[in-house]
Formats: sequence, structure tokens, C-alpha cells
Amino acid sequence: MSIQLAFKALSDPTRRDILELLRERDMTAGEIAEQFNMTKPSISHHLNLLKQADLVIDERQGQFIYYSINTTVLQDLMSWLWTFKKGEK
Amino acid sequence: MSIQLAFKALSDPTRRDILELLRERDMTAGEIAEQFNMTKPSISHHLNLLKQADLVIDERQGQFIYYSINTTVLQDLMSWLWTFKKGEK
DNA sequence: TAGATAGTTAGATAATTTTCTAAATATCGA
DNA sequence: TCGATATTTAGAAAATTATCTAACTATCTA
Repeated sequence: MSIQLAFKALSDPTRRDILELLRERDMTAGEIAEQFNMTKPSISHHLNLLKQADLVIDERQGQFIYYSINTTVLQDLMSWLWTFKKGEK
Repeated sequence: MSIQLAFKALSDPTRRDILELLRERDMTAGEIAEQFNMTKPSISHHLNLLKQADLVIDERQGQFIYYSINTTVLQDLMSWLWTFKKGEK
């Protein structure tokens, strides 16, 4: 999707920390929230922005909603960054 | 330097556009400002944030100040993004 | 079906960010 | 040294963002 939403999402340290947690394993919204000194609604908001940016995928399993990383947009970001290395067009 | 400042800097479309201009060639602040529908002070502010993030370097040449891309931080960002690909730690 | 657990949505507030105008600084050239 | 050009700094207004509390929705289990 858009690089704009992705960079916006990554500009916040909490959201980058969330991604780093999810790098280790998929987690529920509650498990993620436990790791931060912040209320659940705040974390929910961050998760929503990550989702809108297509950086994570959510999947409900019963009462729980599991979040996992979606790497396709990360690839797009790397591609964009790469164009700056070594005079590439 | 810090990944935080870099992602913050890249979260704004004007600043990304500035980097894309500088990808083609070094430019003065005035030349850069001409490309945007925005006042010079606004562009100057964006250039300052890019500079603080170490994404660009500025060098005065007489009355002009030339801006150019500094790729070292871009490399750091790619490294960070890369850690999410293929279950890497 | 009622209570408990998981999570989100709504709405408000405080902090941050973007952009502008006006004014200041720096350098050049006559 | 003066006027013109290039750019930044200062300060203010408007828009966006992060965070909270309160309330709502969804699912499970007894």
C-alpha cells in the first residue's frame, strides 16, 4: 500500500517497539499492551495505525485477536531506501 | 545517529520529496524551495529536520548553501528493516 | 443466559508538527 | 560600505497526533 502510511507508522517509537515484539512471535493485543506503560486503548490505537499501514495483520481467535507482522510493506520501504544508495535511479 | 529522528524525518512527504530531488543532484536551498508550493522558511525548516536526522549534509558556498544526501543513516534504516525479513534476530 | 475476559470505539485534552509572515544574518559585487 | 540576493530564525496560528477515561462489542464458560 502507501509508503506514506508506513513511514508515518514507523515514526513512533511505541509502534516500532510493537513491531520488534512481533518479530519474536505473534501476540495478542493484551500481551502486547502488557509490555508497555500505557493503557490498552492507547495500544489499540497504535495497533490500528500499524494495521492501516499494512505493517501488521490481525486475526481473531475466539476472544483473542492475534497480531503478526506483514513483511510486504517493509520490503517496499527497503526498496525505496535502496534507490538512494549508489546513484541508482 | 538515531533511527528515531530519521523515521520522523521520513514521515513527511515534503521531506521525502526533497530527498528524491537530491538523489538526482546536489541543490541549493533556493533551488529546492522552487520545486515546492511552499514558502522558503517552511522548506528551510524541513531541511533543518533532515539535517538533524543526518539524512542530508549542508555546505555553504558563498551566498548559497548546498544540500546533499548522506546515505549512512539510510543504511541504518535498511538494516533495521532487514531484521524483520526471514525470522532474523 | 449471566458474568467475566479481551479488545475496540468515542470523545476530550495536551503535546507536537506544519506552515505562514516578519525580521534577522550572511555573502556578494559595485 | 551599500544594496541586492540567499537563507535562516522567531513567533504565532492551525492541524495532527498521542494519550487518557468511560463506554461499548464480542466471545467464552458455567
